[in-house]
Amino acid sequence: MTTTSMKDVARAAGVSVGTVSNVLNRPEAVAEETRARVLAAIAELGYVRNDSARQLRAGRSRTVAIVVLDVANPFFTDVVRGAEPLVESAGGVVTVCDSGEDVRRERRHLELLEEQRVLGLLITPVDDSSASWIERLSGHDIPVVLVDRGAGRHPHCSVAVDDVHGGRLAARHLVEQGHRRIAFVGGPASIPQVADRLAGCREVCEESGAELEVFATPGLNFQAGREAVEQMLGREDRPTAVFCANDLVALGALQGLTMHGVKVPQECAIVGYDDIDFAAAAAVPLSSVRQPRAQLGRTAAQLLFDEIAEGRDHTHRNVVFQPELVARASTSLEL
Amino acid sequence: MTTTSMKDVARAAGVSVGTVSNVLNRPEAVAEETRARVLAAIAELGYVRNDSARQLRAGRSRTVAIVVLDVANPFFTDVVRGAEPLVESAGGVVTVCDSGEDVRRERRHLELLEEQRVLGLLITPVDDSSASWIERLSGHDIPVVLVDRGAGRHPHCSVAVDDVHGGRLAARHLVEQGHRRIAFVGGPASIPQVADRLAGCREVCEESGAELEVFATPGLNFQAGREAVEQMLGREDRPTAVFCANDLVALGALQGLTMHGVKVPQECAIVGYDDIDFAAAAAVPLSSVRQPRAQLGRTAAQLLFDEIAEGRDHTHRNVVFQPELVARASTSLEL
DNA sequence: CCGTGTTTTTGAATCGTTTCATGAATGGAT
DNA sequence: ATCCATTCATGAAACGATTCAAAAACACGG
Repeated sequence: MTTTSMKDVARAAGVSVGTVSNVLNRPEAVAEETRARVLAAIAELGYVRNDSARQLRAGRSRTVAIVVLDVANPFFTDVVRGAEPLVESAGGVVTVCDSGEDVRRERRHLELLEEQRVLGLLITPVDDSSASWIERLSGHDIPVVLVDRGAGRHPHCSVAVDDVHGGRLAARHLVEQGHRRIAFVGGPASIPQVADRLAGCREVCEESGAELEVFATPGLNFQAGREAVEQMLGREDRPTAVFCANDLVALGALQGLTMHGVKVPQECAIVGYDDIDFAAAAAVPLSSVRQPRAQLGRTAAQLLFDEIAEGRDHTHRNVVFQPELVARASTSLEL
Repeated sequence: MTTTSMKDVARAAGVSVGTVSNVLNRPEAVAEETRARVLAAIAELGYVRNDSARQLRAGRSRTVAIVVLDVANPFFTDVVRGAEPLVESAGGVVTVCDSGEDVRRERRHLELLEEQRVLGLLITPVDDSSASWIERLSGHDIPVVLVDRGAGRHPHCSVAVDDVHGGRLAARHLVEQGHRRIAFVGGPASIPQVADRLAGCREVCEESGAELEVFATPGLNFQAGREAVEQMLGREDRPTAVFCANDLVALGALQGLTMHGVKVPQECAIVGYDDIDFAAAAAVPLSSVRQPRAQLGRTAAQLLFDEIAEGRDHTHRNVVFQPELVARASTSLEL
């Protein structure tokens, strides 16, 4: 069964292929009666447009790609959900690619996406080593918007949250609760978000004279959090509070601590980052630094379409949101 | 800057387009020296293959689509992760589509995927109303494998877990713990997985004379679980145990109960379904019915490629896995 | 230097759309 | 009847890669 093409439809309806194309793309330009005949033929033959041919002719696809660090992290799924409506209402399609915090995977995705001539790219880069690849895409007329990451000196639009400030908020909160020995859990340090959050935290600790100890993890997931806190168990001078680079790590830490009988927050407080839905829902509700996840996605998509619309004379915009601390039971008995 | 094509590369390297194509696709068939010259030209011009053109010629894309009910549900991300390695090692690419338990969204995805002439489709259908659409795809030579869902009388391969049995396991466990009033939380009932799990549960309850009350929810997420248990709070004859249609619902239920001071498992036990990583990690570790998530994905991909390889004379296979109960603290003080 | 066999390269045909300059048909208005 | 304006339909030329039969280049023994 060889797939049926426009030519077959045209023959069946007794018109030319041009007309079939018109029925599909500018129905108002085709006479009522002809249109009906063509539509009937389409239904009859079960004809389905061939998108490759369409794209080849158009020169671009209608796909907007989002490359994220971890699809299993609710933070990113929320960002994606924020971006989707706008893209779809513009007639586009969203495709999500998971780099898994791995530069090689990220690069493979970028290669493929370039071959596919995607309409645009929203990306949270793994680290700075991707910069040249990303620039290659935008050099080839594929607009790129950096997500959850300031553009810095890079020539792109970006939406980001002030992570240094977020780090400050978390640390300040802990200090205000009287903590003098604080642990930072997260990594790898090559991830800019991790570095920034730590920087903000360190700043506050130094100002206030609190002690800061860093537990580097190989990734930002549940497992990592649990393993990290196990390292600090049983120590005499164990930190009295933990600031985790994201909520998955924090939930892991929470789990690790409770499993070993350490009471949260009485014996050890925890602050997370992202304020994913699970955070409020943990059995010890988690204090966390909230980012406007959906809005991040929405704005990113908006910037992308602006750039597409403005074309040549577009000037890049860098939007920065401010994070906000949400205090819950994991840092204070009163909550 | 108009994109550079093979023709440009050919001109720059002083060869024909056929040769350029060969360098890319069968390098061994091109003389050493020529190949070097062509590769140099490619690098020089920053040439990137046009995938649309490739696909048009090939007649199919290299994309395997996975349509899931909810990308934010770790169950599905694990299934996807299970399928990815196999697909990628076969030179394919995975694209994930989220139907969000919504038939209309699902249908839109199917239309698009058919236009894209995807290599194959792995899908967890929202409900039975999609059957005819799915059959249309496979009628158009796009192999389809049903995931987490028996094929029944439908002409497809499938990988599934025996959900009725899973329901039985959960209910039996609760009954063995001495519970006589059990609540089932989940919905909508049109989702086959929900219906099956309930059926198994009901069966055991009837056998053992336990009372069963059903709390239907509009979806299978966190929110739904929390809201559902709130309905049953404050009742005199409140059920002493809850079986939730999946772990997200169960975590919501757990949250709802603890928030209202109901002790789990002392005052109310909970069993979930899927055994996602968060389940073990909840502050009251959740008993759950485990499904081999990654293996589900892996097997589905395997079946898909088998079908592609075998072509015409392929007979559909339906693989059914058995679920397994993992008992944790949410159903027993001893754990 | 020829014939034979092998390795390379060529270039035209093809995939299925969209686009657009032309042409045909229709309907008034004069 | 004639002319003009509209409204519709046509068909050939792209788009950029792959394929494959045929041509060209080369190697080598006699």
